[in-house]
Amino acid sequence: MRWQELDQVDCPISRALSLVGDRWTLLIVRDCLLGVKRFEGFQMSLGISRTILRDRLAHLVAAGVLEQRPYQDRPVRFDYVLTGKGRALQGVMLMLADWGRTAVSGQPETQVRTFHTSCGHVLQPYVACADCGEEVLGKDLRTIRQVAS
Amino acid sequence: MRWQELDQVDCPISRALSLVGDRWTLLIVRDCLLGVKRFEGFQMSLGISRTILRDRLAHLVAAGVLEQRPYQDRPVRFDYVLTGKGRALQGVMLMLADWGRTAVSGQPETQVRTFHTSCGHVLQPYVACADCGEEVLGKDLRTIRQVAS
DNA sequence: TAAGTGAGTTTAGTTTATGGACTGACAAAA
DNA sequence: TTTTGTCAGTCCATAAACTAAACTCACTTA
Repeated sequence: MRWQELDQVDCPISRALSLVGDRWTLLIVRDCLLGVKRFEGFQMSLGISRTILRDRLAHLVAAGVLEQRPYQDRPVRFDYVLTGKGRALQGVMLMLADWGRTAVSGQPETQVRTFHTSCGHVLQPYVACADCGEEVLGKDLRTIRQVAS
Repeated sequence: MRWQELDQVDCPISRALSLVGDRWTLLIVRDCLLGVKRFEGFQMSLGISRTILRDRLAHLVAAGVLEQRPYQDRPVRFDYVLTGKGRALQGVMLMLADWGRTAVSGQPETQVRTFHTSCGHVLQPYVACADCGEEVLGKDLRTIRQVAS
């Protein structure tokens, strides 16, 4: 299967990854969440090649994850900012960062910390269920594919 | 920057993505969470080319996300199963699936559903703070890089 | 003996990514 | 007014990654 066909697959993870599952896209989203807005900002932060950056930004805009906001004319220059759809990736990023902090070994401990300002602690995120409010554990999940009737 | 250098960057998201941020790896993890264990199983489920599958499985084993469990000798054949570190990706996958379900448009609604069996509802996951138990909202986060003293 | 299975490996061709130089429209400094 | 700088690209040649299909090897089952 080609990567581009992934959005056709009936699985929410496949569809998500068809938009943000390639090598640099989630790092661009991370930078956006931290306030980076401009082409040169992403390029310096990531060290990515300019061709790829152009391509990824265009894809994210086309997918509705980022939007372009002109900040000058002559020549037209854009800020790239997250849409609601883009900001909705925050939860994914928090869980991913948590995994990277605890599970990836062999490197000195990261100095990056995220604080939950409303309670004052360093954030330790977990996934909870909107219906019962309990932490979601693997043993309590059952995933099914409903067959069309 | 080369992709391989990403694990050197002092950022938990970079480190996480240096292990699971390429085009097929998270789909392999998804299949593992759903019970797929063998080479042919992944290959058929994903339609991935066999060369890449070999490479990705070897990387995941080397990174300690999967482990090999022999299920026969002559010839030796392995099941690939998630380690604790691999199972710890469940939260990332749940948030990613939720985003894929709600944010990726242009396709018919997915028929895949995950139930939270302990409360009986279709799972709607959110990220909560382990200290205060409240839902984590973007406006309540502050991320800093501590400077070495 | 013949066919099948599971997990790869090999090969050849295609696609993507990389780093560096280059462009174009301006702004600010000398 | 010439020079330097900035920002957001584009172009190009090389390098790396990916794909599909065929092939191998050690068995097992009919």
